[in-house]
Amino acid sequence: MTDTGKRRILITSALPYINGVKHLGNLAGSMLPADVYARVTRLMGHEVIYICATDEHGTPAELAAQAAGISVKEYCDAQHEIQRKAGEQFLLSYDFFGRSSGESNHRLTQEFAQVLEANGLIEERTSTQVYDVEAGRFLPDRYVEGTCPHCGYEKARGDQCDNCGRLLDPIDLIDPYSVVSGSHNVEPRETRHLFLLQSKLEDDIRSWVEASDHWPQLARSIALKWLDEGLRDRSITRDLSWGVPVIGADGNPREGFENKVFYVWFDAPIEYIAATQDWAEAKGEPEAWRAFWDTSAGANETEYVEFMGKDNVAFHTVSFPATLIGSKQPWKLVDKLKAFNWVTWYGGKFSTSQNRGVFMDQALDLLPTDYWRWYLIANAPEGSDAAFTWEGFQAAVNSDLANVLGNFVNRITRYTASKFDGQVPAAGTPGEDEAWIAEELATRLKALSEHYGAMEFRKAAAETRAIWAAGNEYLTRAEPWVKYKSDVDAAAVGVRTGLNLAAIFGIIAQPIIPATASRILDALGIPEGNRNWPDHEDDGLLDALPRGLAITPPDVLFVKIEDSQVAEWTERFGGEA
RNA sequence: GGUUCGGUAGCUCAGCUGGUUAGAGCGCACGACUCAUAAUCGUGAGGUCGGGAGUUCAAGUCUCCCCCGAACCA
Repeated sequence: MTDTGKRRILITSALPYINGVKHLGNLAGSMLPADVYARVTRLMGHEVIYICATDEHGTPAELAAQAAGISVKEYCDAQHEIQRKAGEQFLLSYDFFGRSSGESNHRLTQEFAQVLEANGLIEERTSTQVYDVEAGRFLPDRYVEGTCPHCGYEKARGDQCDNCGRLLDPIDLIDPYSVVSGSHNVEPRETRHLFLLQSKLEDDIRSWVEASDHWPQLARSIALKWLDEGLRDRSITRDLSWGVPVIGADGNPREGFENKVFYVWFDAPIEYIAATQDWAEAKGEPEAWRAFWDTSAGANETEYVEFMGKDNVAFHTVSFPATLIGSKQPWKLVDKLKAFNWVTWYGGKFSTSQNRGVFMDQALDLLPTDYWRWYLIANAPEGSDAAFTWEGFQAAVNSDLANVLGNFVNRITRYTASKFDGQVPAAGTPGEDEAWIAEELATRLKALSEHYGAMEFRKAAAETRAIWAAGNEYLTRAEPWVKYKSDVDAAAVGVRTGLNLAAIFGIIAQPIIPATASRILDALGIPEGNRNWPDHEDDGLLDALPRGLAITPPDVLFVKIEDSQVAEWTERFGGEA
């Protein structure tokens, strides 16, 4: 933190995998909260970049492309565009949305591998893997099926038997066949791979983990558990064609690795850096990324915050740091991380194949983005898995957004239009009621900022709502419509205060519901430059709007969700399973 | 199987290092008001804090056992 209190913050959210539009659970568990955090910290005046990208390598992408009858490149191009657009429509304020298949990530991944090898942390090892003669390719464990040697189950996967739950080695399967080609013409073959010697980094990683505060207990215990069990050396290459090629010191394909690429989990996190480089490049300041990643160039003053689902914690606390630490180069390591649980769907999981749950594109066909953003943040899966239910969604939208916020803005602006000529009234002197709301506001704004600072999103949403609700209570106390009959000036104070409250409500709504927030602030004629995060100690908050300023009542901000819609959507999206 | 996290009002959840009559939102009942999207404001009902044992002057809050749910195990 600098003297002015202005911080430099790097935010990343776990990279969504390339195969298709993400569902609301994915959104709620990393991209959306990261966006809210990025927005609020920007409003607070910090220097912030929010980086994300599609994770494009690996077998699933290859197979999906094959199924679609197009090249992997074409497949990824199309899917990336779809995801980019979905993010844009959800108003995810990425400073850059990159691609792990990009040139910068290839280069950087190869550089990391070479540096790690030079540091004695990579070695070649031979292992035996199942080869699909028909398809002419090696098969990842889970793409081999066969009869379980333990229980006789006939459709056991190569990594684990779904019937008896035992972990398997695909070589042990009886009568194995390829899931890719369906062929039984498979055989074990020897293949060489590069291994990252994480075991040698164990002490370094442990001391880094132990020194890291600002980690939630969950992240810490996962990382320590891995360390306690002993870090295993990990294969960082795969027998695939789609990915980052393995090269030798001369830049040519490494001998014996001509048909291999780096494992997706090795190159994907590196894309955080590569995407930041691409951001800098696009910005016309090619070195600007260093302030975020190079601790010898200012990144030691950067705060790095990662958002992810809980399944990704180990990779972000151990695997990726192993790459960075092992390089012995001055890379920035994560400072704070926020891990989320899952959003569940009527007791089960979201599932593409079973048509359970709502996906990002479908959601926006039903309702505007702010409705979803609000619900998903107010019910973020922070402490544990959170259930998505249509009824809960309807209640949150109708009550919090339509009734509490929307109606407040509506009632005060319309009253202003009908009784005060559509202008912020100038007359009258604040009294008891104004003192009450000022006090209320000071307390709650402080709490709100603290919740955001702690990345407590549910609490931030609840506090935001409480502030909106306090506005309604204020109007009940001040009752300008009653005072108007006997003392127009007294009514004017209430209306002026109410309009200023509406402005504050719009400002604090920006992180979560940016689209509606803009509509409110536009209606009140508040210029872009005056929409920054409010200071709870500022006693001028309730008289900030220029007196006489013309305002325009906005159209209804939120249309309520009808029971009939809930019934229809439940039917259509396979709810109450 | 191992590990971790949960099980608190009808529903969704807060409850920091143990300490006044266990809280919020939604829903429900009643009342008030009428500027407003039948919105808003107020009041109230409702919980032996999963079960059992223990530690303590005192336990949702600590310990042990059991039941249920979820996640992770590269």
